[in-house]
Amino acid sequence: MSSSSLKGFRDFYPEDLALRNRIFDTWREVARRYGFVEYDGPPLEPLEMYTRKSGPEIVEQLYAFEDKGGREVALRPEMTPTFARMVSARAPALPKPIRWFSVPQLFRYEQPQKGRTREHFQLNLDIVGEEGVAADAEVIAAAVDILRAFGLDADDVAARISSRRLAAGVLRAAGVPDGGLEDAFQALDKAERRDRDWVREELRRAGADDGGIDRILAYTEMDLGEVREAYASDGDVTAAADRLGRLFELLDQYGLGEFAEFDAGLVRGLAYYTGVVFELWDRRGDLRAICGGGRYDDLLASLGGRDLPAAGFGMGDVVLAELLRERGLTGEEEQGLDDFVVFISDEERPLAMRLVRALRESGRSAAYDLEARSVGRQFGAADQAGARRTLVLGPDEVSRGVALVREMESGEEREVPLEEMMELPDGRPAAAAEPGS
RNA sequence: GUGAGCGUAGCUCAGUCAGGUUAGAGCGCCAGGUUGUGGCCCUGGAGGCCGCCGGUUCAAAUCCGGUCGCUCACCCCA
Repeated sequence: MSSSSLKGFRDFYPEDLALRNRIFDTWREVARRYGFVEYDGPPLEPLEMYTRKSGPEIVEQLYAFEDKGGREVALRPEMTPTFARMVSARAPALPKPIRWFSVPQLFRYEQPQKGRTREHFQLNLDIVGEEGVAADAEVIAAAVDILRAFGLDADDVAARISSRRLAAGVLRAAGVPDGGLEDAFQALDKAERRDRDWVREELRRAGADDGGIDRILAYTEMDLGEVREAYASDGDVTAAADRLGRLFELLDQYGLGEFAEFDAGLVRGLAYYTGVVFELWDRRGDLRAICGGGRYDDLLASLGGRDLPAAGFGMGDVVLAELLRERGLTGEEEQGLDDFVVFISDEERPLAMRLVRALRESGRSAAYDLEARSVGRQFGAADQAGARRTLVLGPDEVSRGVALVREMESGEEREVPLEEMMELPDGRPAAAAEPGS
């Protein structure tokens, strides 16, 4: 009670860190399986890197300050600008497409609540240099396969998919000028949380006429086939719908078709998306999106980097961990010991320590009771430590050159020659090795 | 920034409405019962500025005011 972590920042106790590590391991493993390589950058960047493109409202949520050299700096709130810089610097020399991922810790100064903290870890996975729809499918498939790797299936989660190009075509057809597109996207993004009148008013402000507003709202309820029908004569919409249709075909071929759903209302709040956008959602419960991403073909250039097409996503650890906990998929983390060495009297202590050392040298996790308490206490300590085996050394055993090995779960016991266990990987008996050699 | 709920042991919580001996329980921790065998059981122990400050009162965990913190929701969400 004397102190706690800063608001919105987390202490990771061993059981928490075990889950976090499992999440990281799974992220990295699936990314590796997809052929992505990991990179990282500085957690502290020039403030200007975020203000230039993001606007002043983001600055309010930044951890920003002046460093001792008078530089305006900020803890990174997102990885994309760093990624843009790094990938642009090497892009000319890298084989395309570039498949990179990272697991940065990101920081945002905002009110913590369920699923939101002031720091979190986020898997960022991107493909750069490939504008085809296959790259869109590849990143979505990777995101879905990550959730599958945690034991979630299509009954648990869904990938909601849409296209900004498709939505832009519908908005233009409704009278929204290019200058009003971004406002209209924002209105659609908030449509689920706001009432109809608010959305209508925002769309009107963005430039849509009355009939157009009705058509936009109708569009958000349509499936892809209905969109095609309603906009059959519109070349832009049809082209975007074709590409989306192709994306769903590809996801089907990945074997992930049952995860994929078209959601016309989805546009994502971020301004920089240019094509496909998607989010992964828990089908039950009221969690926030687990993951969000899409195609951002103009972003790298607009951040001052190379003009390269790109698609990717971010997946945070906070909502994901909540989901895994809810579903009981946090797993039994391997925290226990392999071996606990019990010695009956002080006579056996030196040998016990040599045995512990030999076990450790061989790669097993091993411990003994530092306090040399009663045998009963030592077994208790073995139990608490989660030991799978207990190796007992007493006068009897030592005189016969064996240890009594007890399997803790079954209680089964057998004698094992000490030489067998004290043989080092190189074949040299540990018993012959001098301490410290 | 706005609103609501909640702050008592390491954890989960009773006790607060109706102020009154030394503030409790379960779990966990330590020790003993048990110096050749863990889990179960029994016994004992450690561990509390009852969030903090002030007020009312003979007396405050309890009532009042303020304040800080946490949680959830709104706002926002790269």
